Amino acid sequence: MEGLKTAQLASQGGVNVETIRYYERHGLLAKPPRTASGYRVFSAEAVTRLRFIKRSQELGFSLNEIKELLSLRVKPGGSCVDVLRKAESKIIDLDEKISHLQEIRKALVELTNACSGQGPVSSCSIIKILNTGKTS
Amino acid sequence: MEGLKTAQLASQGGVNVETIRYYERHGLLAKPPRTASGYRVFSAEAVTRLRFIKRSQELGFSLNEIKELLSLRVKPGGSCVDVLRKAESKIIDLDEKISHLQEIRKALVELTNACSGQGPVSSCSIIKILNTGKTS
DNA sequence: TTGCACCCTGTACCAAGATACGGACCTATA
DNA sequence: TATAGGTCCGTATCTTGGTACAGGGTGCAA
Repeated sequence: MEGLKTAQLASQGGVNVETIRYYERHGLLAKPPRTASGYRVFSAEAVTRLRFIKRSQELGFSLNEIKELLSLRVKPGGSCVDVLRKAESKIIDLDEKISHLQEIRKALVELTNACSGQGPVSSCSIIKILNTGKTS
Repeated sequence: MEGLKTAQLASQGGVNVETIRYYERHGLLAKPPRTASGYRVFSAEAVTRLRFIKRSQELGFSLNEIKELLSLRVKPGGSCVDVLRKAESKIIDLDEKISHLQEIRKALVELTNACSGQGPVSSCSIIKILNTGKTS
């Protein structure tokens, strides 16, 4: 038996059937050949592709970025350094995100330190600080 | 001149006019009184409320969470410790997010280290690793 | 009085990444 | 052969946090 039906591909890739169609519509999966009655027939390569997508998603790439990576892969004369640059710029994105979250965390810790946890909300210092927008 | 019109409140809060109406629809701003012709008339308290919302957003609270904070604030007998707990659980959320991003970053750094940045995409180790889902 | 800026309502639309559903068609198994 | 379940398509829906727009009413100044 050659080829996978949609549900088989979906199950091998750990995604929903609708997701397969979604990826096809959005150009992340190539349009597969069809049986006479219109059923999609995927090759094993599609499983690889799906894994590529999922793995890249886990690493924080958006579907659009993944599309770019995929197109780099097949671009004739495309260079490895393009891929490297995308990964590097993603690391910078991550650094920014992480330090932003750390700032927020710091402000929240200050808030909780200011709060005794006792008494009515009406005198809660967290609420007071949130009202004024001042942390000190 | 008593009271603010929508655009005045919006400008004082640094948000779009439509955002004011959006917040009202979603219960984040109380429905203000109206003039005879139907214009909203906001009190200065609305400015405070708007600042509360924006500040809380900056600290990573969603609008739904902010709604909860606001309702805590007016709940009779509500205790300060409820607010404290919400802030603390938000800190835990942040810790989880941060460490997840750090893992992703680590994996990406490994990827870029594996890549020479030379040669065609067809032999790019980043692409290879993304294909197999193995980082080592 | 006319003109313009502002306000009102309801509804549609945007990103992102899917998920769900109706109605028709196909296929395998009992 | 009947029927259950897989597949198809197109479209709608969801979440979050808004933004945009059409079509109409209001308020103020020249």
